[in-house]
Amino acid sequence: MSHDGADLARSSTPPKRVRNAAATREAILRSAVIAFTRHGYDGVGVREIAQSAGVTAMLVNRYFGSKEQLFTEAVDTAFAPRTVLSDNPATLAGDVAARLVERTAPESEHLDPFLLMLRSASNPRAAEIVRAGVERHAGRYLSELLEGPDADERAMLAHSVIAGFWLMRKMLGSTALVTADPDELTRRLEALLVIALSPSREK
Amino acid sequence: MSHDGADLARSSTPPKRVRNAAATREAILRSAVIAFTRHGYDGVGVREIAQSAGVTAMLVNRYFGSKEQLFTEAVDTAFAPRTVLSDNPATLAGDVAARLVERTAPESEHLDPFLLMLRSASNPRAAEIVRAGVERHAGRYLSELLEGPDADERAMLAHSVIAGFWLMRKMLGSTALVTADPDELTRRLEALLVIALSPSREK
DNA sequence: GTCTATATAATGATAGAC
DNA sequence: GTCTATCATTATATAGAC
Repeated sequence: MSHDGADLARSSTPPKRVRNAAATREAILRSAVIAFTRHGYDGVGVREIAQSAGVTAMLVNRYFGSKEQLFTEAVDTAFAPRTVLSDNPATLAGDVAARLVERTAPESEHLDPFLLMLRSASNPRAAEIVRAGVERHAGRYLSELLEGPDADERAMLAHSVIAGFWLMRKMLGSTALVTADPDELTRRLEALLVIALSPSREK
Repeated sequence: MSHDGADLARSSTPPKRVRNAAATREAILRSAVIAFTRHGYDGVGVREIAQSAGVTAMLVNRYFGSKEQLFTEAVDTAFAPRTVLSDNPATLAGDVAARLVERTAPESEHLDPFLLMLRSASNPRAAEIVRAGVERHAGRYLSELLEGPDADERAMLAHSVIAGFWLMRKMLGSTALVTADPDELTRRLEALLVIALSPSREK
């Protein structure tokens, strides 16, 4: 499929793909993030990921060594950008609540890192990789944003609330949360996040 | 361990197990609850479950039809008893918070239905089965205990908080939550649950 | 009532051709 | 740089012996 003759203009390759290691690696990684987010670590095979990237399964191991190492890079890629976190501490809880309700809506098909986390956490190996990723990115960023004592603890408690909500509303599809009024739900979530993020009153 | 030959004492079968359909079924179901809680729906095979029950994999399908139907019964069995919920609405939040911190402690190996839920939710089929189980048991019980409007929504929001905490502290092993002071953690969780369970102020 | 043996399909990973 | 072909393992589920 391809001739790289210089002057054979007419029959020049309709090249379905450039043979480029870096680009191929990139394509596999992008497919991996999507697939792992949709189906979790155990729920997807390397064949499937490779096919979405337009290559064969072999190249996955060629470029990443193993499924586990591919997952490690995918987690890092997925958690690097901010998704639900805003940068203004004053409006943080409200912003997060609003985006969360929006993204967990039944009609939304948003691919969120929290889904990657929830769907992969049942595998202990994957869970450890995800823990490291969370603490390195979102957790660390949020901790730095918070003032007062126990910033890490409060950040992870907020993550607990967010993750639990993703699980019950989007993954499980809890009837009460799916049919609830979004504005009402947003207010409740905001109240929860305010509590989770606040420094403790007593000591 | 029983020989049922009346007078053939010597050559009677050294029966390693009583051939009893009901008892075998029960044993399989008990093993299934444990295995599914430890490893999730996709994380365990029928062979493994059968072996723990002292039988072969064949009998699982014989008595339950399929792995999926076995899971359905296991979910029902696991969610039937109350685990973290107390029966006094006034002390509910505090009671749940205390038990939760205790059971998610690093040294605890408690097999909680929430673990079964979290570890199986990545499989869509299993997630639907779990959703039905939760709404039928714990969710319904909690809803009836609550007074005021939106009882279902508040109940599921509380479940979100509990599930998220199980995930971040026990499954992921978040450093901040593992090393946090348990009393401090309990106070924060109690505050979160109070908010989750309270009827909304405005409307 | 329970077993052994097997059918069928999928997995992660690798060897070697081009 | 990428492919086809294959290995070894494991999964659920079933057929038929005892």
